[in-house]
Amino acid sequence: MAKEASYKDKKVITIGIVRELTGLSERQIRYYEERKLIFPERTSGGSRKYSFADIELLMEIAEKIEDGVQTYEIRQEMKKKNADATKLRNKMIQGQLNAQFGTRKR
Amino acid sequence: MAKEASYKDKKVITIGIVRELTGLSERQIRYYEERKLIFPERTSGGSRKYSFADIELLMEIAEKIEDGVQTYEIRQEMKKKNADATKLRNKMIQGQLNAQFGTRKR
DNA sequence: CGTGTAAGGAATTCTGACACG
DNA sequence: CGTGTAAGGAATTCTGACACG
Repeated sequence: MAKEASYKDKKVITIGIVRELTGLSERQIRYYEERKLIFPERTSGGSRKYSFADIELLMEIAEKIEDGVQTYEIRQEMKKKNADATKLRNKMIQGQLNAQFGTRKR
Repeated sequence: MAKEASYKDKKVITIGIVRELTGLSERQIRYYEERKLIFPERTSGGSRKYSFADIELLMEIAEKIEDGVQTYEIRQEMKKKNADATKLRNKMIQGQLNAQFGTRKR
């Protein structure tokens, strides 16, 4: 859906560097993955690879957890955000189509 | 001199990933460093860390070497390019100063 | 629930050197 | 000159589990 997958979204950062960049422990980083909040890729050898976007997301997650939000709730928020974004995207595509071909009732 | 050191210039990629991304061998990547063509940072443990900019530079280097250019020559080219960029930058700053305070002879 | 930790193993990376040419 | 490789060691990462609360 996205196009070039620029620097920000390329999964190229190992967990040790992520630890340094976020200040989180590896345990925390892995746990958030277990709770489906973050989705690193893997090298052929099995090591996790993260993107800069992942790092930013991790910091947001950590902040919420400090505020007492549970991982389950954070997951719900993320689901909702994705659903809304999809809806908006579809609405815009529909708008484009209507503009080009005219609005049609049924 | 640069400002935010955005994603592209942040040294966060380990050599294994660089190998995958560039298709070069680790031997080659380390050798180009030995020849002062590339300057990775290091983790506390001593592992090399590269940026996306480094990766692009590595691919340019590899191309030149395939064309028969020697590392020494590549190094000279890079030096020249840096010198030219610095000159241009200084010229522009000088222009700014002149525009604000007027041109002064001595 | 979220995180620390010790455990054992596997994958990763490092350096210095020999080889070829 | 540029690169491959075997060598030995050190740093990194992985998983599953026990602990606390």
